[in-house]
Amino acid sequence: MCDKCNNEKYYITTAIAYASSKPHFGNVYEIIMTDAVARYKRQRGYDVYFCTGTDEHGQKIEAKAADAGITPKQFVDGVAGTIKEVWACMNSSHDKFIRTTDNYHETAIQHIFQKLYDQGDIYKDEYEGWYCTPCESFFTDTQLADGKCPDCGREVQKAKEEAYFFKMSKYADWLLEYMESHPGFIEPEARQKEMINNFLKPGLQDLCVSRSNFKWGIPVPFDPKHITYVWLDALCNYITALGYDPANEVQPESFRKYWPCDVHVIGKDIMRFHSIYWIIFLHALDLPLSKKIFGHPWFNFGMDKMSKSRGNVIYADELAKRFSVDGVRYYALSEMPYLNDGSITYESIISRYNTDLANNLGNLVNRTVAMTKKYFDGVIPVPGAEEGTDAELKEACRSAVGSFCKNMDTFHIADACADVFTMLRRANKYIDETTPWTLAKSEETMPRLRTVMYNLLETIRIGGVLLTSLIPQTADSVFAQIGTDIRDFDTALTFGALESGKSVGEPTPLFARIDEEKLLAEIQAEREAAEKAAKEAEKAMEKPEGCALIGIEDFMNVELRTAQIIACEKVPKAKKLLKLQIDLGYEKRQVVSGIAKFYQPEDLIGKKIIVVANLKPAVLCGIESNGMILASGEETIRVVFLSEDTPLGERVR
RNA sequence: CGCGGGGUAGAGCAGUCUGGUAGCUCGUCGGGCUCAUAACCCGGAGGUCGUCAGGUUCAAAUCCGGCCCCCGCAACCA
Repeated sequence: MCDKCNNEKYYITTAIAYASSKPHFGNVYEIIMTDAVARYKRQRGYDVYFCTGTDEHGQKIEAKAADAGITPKQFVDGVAGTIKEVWACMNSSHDKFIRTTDNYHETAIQHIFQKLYDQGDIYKDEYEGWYCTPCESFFTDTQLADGKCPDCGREVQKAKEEAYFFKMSKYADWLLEYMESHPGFIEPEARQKEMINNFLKPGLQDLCVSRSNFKWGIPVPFDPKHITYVWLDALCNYITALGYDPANEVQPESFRKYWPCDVHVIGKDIMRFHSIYWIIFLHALDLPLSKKIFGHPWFNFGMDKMSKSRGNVIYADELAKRFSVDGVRYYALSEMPYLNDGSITYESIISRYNTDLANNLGNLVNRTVAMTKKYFDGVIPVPGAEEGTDAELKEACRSAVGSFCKNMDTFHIADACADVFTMLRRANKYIDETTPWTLAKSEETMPRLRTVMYNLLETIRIGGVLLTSLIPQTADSVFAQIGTDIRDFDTALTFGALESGKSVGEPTPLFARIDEEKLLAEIQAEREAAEKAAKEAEKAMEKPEGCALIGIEDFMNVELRTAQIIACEKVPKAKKLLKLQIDLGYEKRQVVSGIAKFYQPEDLIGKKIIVVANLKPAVLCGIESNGMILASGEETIRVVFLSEDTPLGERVR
């Protein structure tokens, strides 16, 4: 039942965070969850190695650094520092923080690239590849459909830029076979099905593993105008962090000890890269495969995705100022569902905090310690015979510990949290059942009081053991208050490890209750102030990054013409696409446009618009499109409409 | 018919594999207690378990089938 061991190793990792900006609460969930599992495994006796870090290369970082007028290295030094601070603020107990700009990592990546190249898994695409520009994909001769892109059916060109590719196709069958014969390799299970059905069964394309259009990356050793593209660079952190380098004659102790990885904790969005590319890289390097990949869901803010452009970003360290570090940790751990995305609201944070932490846990500890002080002068009493509901309380502890272990072992962290609090709730009930204040009134019932108080303190102690991995600082305070340092996990498995005769500490509230109305009003006020500031900032908004200047002749190469929508319908299988019939006056055409989310087909009929009339035809979801409708916006798209009296077919310039 | 998950009290979820009194947390209403952080404990109200008065069965939230809706992944913004 319980996954107990004797000093077995346990290697656990988070994905490395992209060092382009400060991570928001959604990103921080991963480090909290992984930390909880790592701490739990340590408690169970595992020799844990917990690795996290930052992914610091790439075009985006290069561009951001340029904007800021500093070198990319200076830029990532700053962001990596911020990320380390946030991790520290969340009380992460990682053993290793790797940065992809670390020397040993860069060296090892070059050796890995070389090795894979030497053994023929990486090849340079010079003449055989067909590139579909819109799909940004390369295809071999055999992959083409009638000489055209198998995805979109358009013309393909021979690759203009040379690049290095990894032969994923060579390993696709092997991986499919592996996944199908290893249920539980990816958890939750549904994600494994997604990978098999969406990627492996349709067949893998070779992966481009180099770039030459920007500079900020690890140079390809034998061809320095190319740099290693993100996935080969970033994913390999899991082995380079342990000192792996193919150039080593013997891999270092740490690698031999901890590899293969026991679990990669990652966001569901990068599951594909880990479960497919990473596993194939390992196989190609002839290394043992990681044992498990866990893809956690994301936190949304209310119903919306958290994003800067929506202005609803929440940062973990800011939450911690309001709710304490353990308040934030507990909220993240207890509120995130196993499979589907979770939802953050201030109401639910306050509710979790008050109900579970302040009332159920904090008040239980407080009243129990206070009574021990009052009735026994703070000395933990010696228990007597079992009576009344004692057995029920003990059973509640026993079953909570069992269930907790099962849930932690399977990454059902929220359920594990619930197990602890179910147990604590039983203890609160036990107080009502036994009414210690009544027992204290008569000398005759004092022996019974001793048993009751002992049982309560012991239940709290067991709770403290379980909470150690979830909210470590709070667990420390609990132990200090009940006056014991007996906190080995094994002592939670049986009831009665608490030593009588020792003195409890001072009863100090663990969590001060939060006045919900007051805090919500405060947050509301702050948000309004922030919005006001944002509006003012918007006025002074910097000019967006534009394209290079062009001459009038370049512009005139784009043939814009007025047209009228004469028919419009949804494209059945597509969420975003509308199929439009448009009249240019001199001819009628069919155009497909990705505006289905913003316009009803019937509302568009009769409207006059501008189309790019000389765009090459394309096929979208199997439907031909001959042109493009002008529209503005990214998240919300607005079509550019013309006044009703505009003649059809006129050139626009 | 692309693949997968789901629709159970006002909210969030368990129960479905292995048919047989519909359960938990929060909220709400009422009561109790006084050790404690207006906390804790007990009780009530509130659900035809998406739908087809579908099928199987003595019995369906649970098994089978049709349909509707939501979510994830893929495809897709020309």
